[in-house]
Amino acid sequence: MLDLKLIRSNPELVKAALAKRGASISLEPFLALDERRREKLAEVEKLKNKRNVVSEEIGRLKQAGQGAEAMVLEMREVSAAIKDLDDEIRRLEGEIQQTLLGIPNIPDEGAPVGRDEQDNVELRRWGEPPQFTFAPKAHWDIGEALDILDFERGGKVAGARFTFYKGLGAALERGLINFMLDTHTREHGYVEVLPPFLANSASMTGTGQLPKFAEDMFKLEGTDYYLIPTAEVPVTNLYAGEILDGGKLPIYHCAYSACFRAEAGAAGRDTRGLIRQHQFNKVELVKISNQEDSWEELEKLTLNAERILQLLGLPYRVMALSTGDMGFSAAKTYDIEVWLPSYNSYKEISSCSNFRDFQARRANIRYRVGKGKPLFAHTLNGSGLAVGRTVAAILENCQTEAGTVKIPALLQPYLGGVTEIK
RNA sequence: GGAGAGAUGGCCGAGUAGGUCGAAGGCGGUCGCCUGCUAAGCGAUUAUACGGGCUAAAACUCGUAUCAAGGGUUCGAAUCCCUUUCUCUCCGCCA
Repeated sequence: MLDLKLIRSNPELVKAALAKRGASISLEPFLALDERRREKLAEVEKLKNKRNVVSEEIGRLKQAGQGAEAMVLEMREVSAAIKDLDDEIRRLEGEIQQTLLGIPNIPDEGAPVGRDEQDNVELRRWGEPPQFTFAPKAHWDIGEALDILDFERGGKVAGARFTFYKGLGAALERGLINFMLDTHTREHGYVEVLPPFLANSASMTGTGQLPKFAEDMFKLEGTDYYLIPTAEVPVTNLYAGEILDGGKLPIYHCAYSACFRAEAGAAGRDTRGLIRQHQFNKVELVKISNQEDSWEELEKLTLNAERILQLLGLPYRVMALSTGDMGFSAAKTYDIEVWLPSYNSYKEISSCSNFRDFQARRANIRYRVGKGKPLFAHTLNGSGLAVGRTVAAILENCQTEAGTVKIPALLQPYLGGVTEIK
């Protein structure tokens, strides 16, 4: 959520910033609402003041045993007027709030300006895509041939975009989760949390999934529960409504969760394999930072996610997302893309963003330094990493001509010493 | 799922036959004083949001709101009524 005062005092700046996203938003109706609200507010506050003063006087008179009938009658009318004005103001505020919640974050100056993913900027590469002396197979073929992934039965039991992992496939997924969590907690200083996989609408609003992206999520019928699309939601909202001790920032959390996405607009895309599932596993990194350090924290967080790929020996590149390709809540985003032979290209495996105070304002996450006023925190998060896509990358990049898969050395202890899936 | 109890400021905790309560007291925090060391003592201060005034911006100042949330009764509600949420205890059920 943007600062109402910023929009009010500097609408042109806001408009220009949002235009970079390709979002042309007319702020005039909004500003008119805001103007009207303030008028009504001044009006009603004057009346309330009168009511407070006179009511006090009535109390005094009654205790002195004197009548105050005329005043009571007058105040009865004042109260009626107040009620009408309050209703009007409530209505206006609701409208303003809804509009505000629907406006995306202002892109940071450092984010490359562009229309879509074509304009993303490559920052760096690590590792070399493997050169195969044979025709490499896609991970879905490898997985079925080794009997470690079962897409067919996933479809039977649940539906399209659901998969059974089996045997060493399941163990590989589980081992990766532990490997990632261990690396982030032991080497990068994150505190692990295991969050609820359902969250309510207030939390979904806090991180920006609602109100605009309801159709991307699964909602439990007859309840206020949504299946979380990412652990970002419960973990960031961990501190919703709180005033944190500025001295305790930054807070680093990593969290494993299953993630659930309706993939409403993705029909026909990535239909095969593990790349785009309704349910997938992810280890998420979340940071609550002060306002000064969040940019540095974003760089560090991205490196923490990259580290996993380096330890696994998987080639990747890092992209700075263009303003037109960034998510709704982000001020700046780096995508990490892993090499995927079946796509013959790099494929997103992590997305690391600084939201600045956009989420904190919605979720009311603040901190205080000394005796100072509470300040909105800056929130960040990134995948560290998407586990299913990591499995896909390992199967494809580490495959052999014989159809087996070599397990990266550092992962072997997590698979009971297994060196190869065959 | 059934029965009961509860939700007050950073924390603990008063306050319910409605009126001067943004809210006693304590703890903690901050500033000052005192004491030739740590301690203790004394005094003061210590919420947030929104809107107005002033300002380069603050400070400051005025107003309004906030005692879980929302609604109602009333001239006036932390105090009365209704709804919802959450917490605790007992029973049932269950991993």
